[in-house]
Amino acid sequence: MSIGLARLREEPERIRQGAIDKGEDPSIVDAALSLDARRRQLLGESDGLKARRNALSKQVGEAIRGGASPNGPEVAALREASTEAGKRIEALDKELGEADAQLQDLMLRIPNPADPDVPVGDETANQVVRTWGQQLPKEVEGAAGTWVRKPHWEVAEHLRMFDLERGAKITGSGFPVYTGAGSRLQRALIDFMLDVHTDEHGMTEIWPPAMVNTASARGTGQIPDKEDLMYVVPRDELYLVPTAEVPVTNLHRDEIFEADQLPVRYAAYSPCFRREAGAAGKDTRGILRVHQFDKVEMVFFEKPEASGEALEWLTARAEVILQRLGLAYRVLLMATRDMGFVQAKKYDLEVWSPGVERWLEVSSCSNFRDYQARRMAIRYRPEPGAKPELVHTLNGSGLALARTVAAILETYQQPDGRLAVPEVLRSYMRTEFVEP
RNA sequence: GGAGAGGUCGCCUAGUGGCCUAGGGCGCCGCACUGGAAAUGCGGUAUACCGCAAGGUAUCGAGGGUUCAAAUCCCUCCCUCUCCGCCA
Repeated sequence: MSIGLARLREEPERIRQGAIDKGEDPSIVDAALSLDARRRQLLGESDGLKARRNALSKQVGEAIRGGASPNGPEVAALREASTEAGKRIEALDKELGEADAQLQDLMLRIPNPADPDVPVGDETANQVVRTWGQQLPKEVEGAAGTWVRKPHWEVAEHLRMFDLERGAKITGSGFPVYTGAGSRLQRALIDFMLDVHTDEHGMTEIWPPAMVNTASARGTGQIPDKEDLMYVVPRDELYLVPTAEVPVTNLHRDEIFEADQLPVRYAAYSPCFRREAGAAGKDTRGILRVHQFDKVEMVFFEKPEASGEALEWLTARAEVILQRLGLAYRVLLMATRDMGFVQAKKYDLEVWSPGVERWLEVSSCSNFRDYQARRMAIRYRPEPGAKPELVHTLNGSGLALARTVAAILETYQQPDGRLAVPEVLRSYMRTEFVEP
């Protein structure tokens, strides 16, 4: 249940087109519609029989209380009728259960249709919405000749800020060990980001568990489809979180907000664990693609009419962090086939990293509208006493650390080998330069 | 991990097979009384699904079983509390 049966019935054309735009199979929509009709028919029959059985059982009780012999013919006839209804109910319910399961499976495979203002197409249709800052060159001509910026792993090695070899020894490749100033930089960034989001942006800070149970993993949609991306602890049936989105969004699973509680806006730090199955060989150098990294995530619960604007605000909050860090970046509006299955609209923030001369994705800000909320039954009452409606959920990184660190190292390295500390981090780092 | 006690409507609680269509209290909402309020009285106060509607079905931590009939009996699991053990 993600798109919702009501919406499926009301606007099948839009759902079908949404699937096509995202490169998914639209025939699932028709299969779901016919299965839904069948399900409703079965449900009607079953419910009618259950009403009859309930009435008959009640009559048994009344007859016995009225003086009929519990083993007499009158009671026996009622019993028999009830048993018979029970048998048909059992058969119908079995069929109904199968139809339900199939329908649910189909519903999970219908993507969330993108918002109307999202460009249709693959990644080549992504739009650069805006850019900020100066895109520094790798090579700089100076009085002392040409200075070439180093990639972040060389900067880090020189300044002993992280140790990938030992990380590989103690855990495996893709598990960086941050050392000395590198470790302090992690703390500084986490602290800085949380401080801005809480003190200035009014978000509530959350420090969530780093593992979640099966129900939570299912809630945000990590299972069944993305199970291979997560580390699993089978003995205890737990999953290491791939993002704080999972525990934080699940905070309000099966809950109903009062209208005046919304919006609820959280900022959460968590370590993030990703198997990145099948990605071996790509970005093997440095910390651009790792199995464990740190991230401050923003998670919003909004009234439906406010979610569009909330996405713009959310994205701007992530931009604030990049601007204060003095890192050049661009904002991309993701096209339908590059935005993911569950998002209605998504912006990616990419930071410029002059050492590797690449734009690095450090944030992904999405509006899920009611798609996620439906799966997790997160609702609110528009008016006191009114019928609950689904909230809209949004989330975005603010920011992911590893790549931000890479960009800082490559942007702030000095020709003399030192690293200038971005001004906003100096009080946290308690120094202006990191020296060898 | 071991032993014991528990999990019922927003909160507290009654309920050991059919009079449970889950009762009562608190809280909340509405109405009456009032100059206004308090107190009091009356009524209303879960969610999902099906149905044009009338209405029906399901849910008493979760799942399964027994029965014509389960909050109630049986089994498995989860969670909370107390004590013990272990432990940053």
